[in-house]
Amino acid sequence: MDRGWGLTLDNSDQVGFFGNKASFGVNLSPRRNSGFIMFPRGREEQPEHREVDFFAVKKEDSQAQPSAATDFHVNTGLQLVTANTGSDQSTVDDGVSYDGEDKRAKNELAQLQIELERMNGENQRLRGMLSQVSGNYASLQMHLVTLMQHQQNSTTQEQEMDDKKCEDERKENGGARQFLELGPEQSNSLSEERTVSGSPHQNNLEVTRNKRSGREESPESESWVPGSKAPRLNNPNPNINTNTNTNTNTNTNQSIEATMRKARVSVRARSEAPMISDGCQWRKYGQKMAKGNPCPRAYYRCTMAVGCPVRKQVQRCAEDRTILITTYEGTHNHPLPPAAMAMASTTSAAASMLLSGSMPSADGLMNPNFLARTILPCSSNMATISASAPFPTVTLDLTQSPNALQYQRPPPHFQVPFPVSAQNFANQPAPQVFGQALYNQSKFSGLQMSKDVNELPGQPQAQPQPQPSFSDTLSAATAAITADPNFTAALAAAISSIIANTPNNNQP
DNA sequence: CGCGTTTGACCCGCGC
DNA sequence: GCGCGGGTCAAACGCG
Ligand SMILES: [Zn+2]
Repeated sequence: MDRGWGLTLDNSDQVGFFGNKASFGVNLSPRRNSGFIMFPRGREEQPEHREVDFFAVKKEDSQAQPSAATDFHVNTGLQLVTANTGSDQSTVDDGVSYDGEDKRAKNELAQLQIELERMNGENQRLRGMLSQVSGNYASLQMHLVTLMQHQQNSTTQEQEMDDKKCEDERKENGGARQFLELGPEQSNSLSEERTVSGSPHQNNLEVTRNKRSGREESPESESWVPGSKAPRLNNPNPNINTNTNTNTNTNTNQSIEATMRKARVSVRARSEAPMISDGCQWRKYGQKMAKGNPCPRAYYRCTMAVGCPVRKQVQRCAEDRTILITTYEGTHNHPLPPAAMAMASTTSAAASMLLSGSMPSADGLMNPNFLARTILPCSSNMATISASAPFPTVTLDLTQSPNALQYQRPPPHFQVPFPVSAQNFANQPAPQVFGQALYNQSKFSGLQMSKDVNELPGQPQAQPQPQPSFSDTLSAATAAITADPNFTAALAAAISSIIANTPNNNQP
């Protein structure tokens, strides 16, 4: 019911995505955009549609999308749309007599239309792929960063954090993996990985896990992946296992999950709609008045699969009620429609990243600082990591002014050229929102993390603030990575599609 | 009648 | 131990 919600950016990013800066200019008029973005669903307006698509085609063609390009020429053959196009066309220009010319024109038109259709299909497919890829990319990137940090850590604090590191690593691996294959199968790979790299210490994770596991965590995680997760079900009581048995798949798995669940990713976006549509199905299970906020906070859980642990909180910003804050927690345990894919991968990627950073910090490491410093260079206000509070949180802020960094930065390989149509998207019925949502994305080109942790209160200061030169180097490298526009782009893309998604559009 | 939302009760962790 | 706040449960309710 609620998925149809107002704030939807569409995957238009895809187009932009493949395209380089250049391609961009083409599509720009905001309204148009929205139309074109939605080709899959919005068939109301044929003409616009056409136009838009054309653009899209062009773009893609010109751009580096090999497959698309190749395909492009083939077009004529398809006749799927014939009826549609034909009728449409005829209506449009019919009145005239049947001259040869006319006919010819008609034919051409039809052809074009067909082509167009094809392109649409292609586009869609590409879009799906894109979102996936971007998601993967993001996750990988995160993983990499994590690893680097990890390395740094090890250099800095060798023995102290051994266990933690191991855990981290494993965790990260798991996380990355998860993104790559959001499906149920992940469990397998995860466990494998774990076994391989497995180290005996996981205490920290377990502890955290245990903390909350009491009532919801364990049952939830058990039901997590109904089908393939069988092994896990073997343990009636996860807690016990966790504590005593270190190497069990179950264990690790759960710890990972737990950890992942702990991390949160919140997205701030302007929307008058009560909820942004992210491609998932949500069911409201609670609502509460938050203390500092006149607006209630709503709790949703993912209902796309039975045991899916993903939850989200939706709350309006107290100061600016046009800002909607959506906080995601957990990782989906089921395959997602392309539309939802981006969001899922992004959030989980962000979460994993966060965890990799904050986890150690939670354990007494300083990573947050590191991260903060690292990413700041390329910062605009896009993402903020906060390790404060009960759970680490990444905040993606889509509300800022659209001064996209993208402009400042030369587009290296492939940047996310979001059409920047600066309109505030607000209460517009579905379709248009897309274009506008994109505007938000533009600001996504920067990734900033700030640690707003004043400092963790009882933190054992194992780690010296000043980092060794080596680590500095590393951090620089990491910074580079993180700052890498590509990464940012990927993230941005992912996020955009996240918010984007169309309620009605899921295609295989 | 099934399904999703509402809403007060309840649980749990945390700080005093 | 108590109160508070965040989060969840689940019965009641409303809607298609
Ligand atoms: Zn889910």
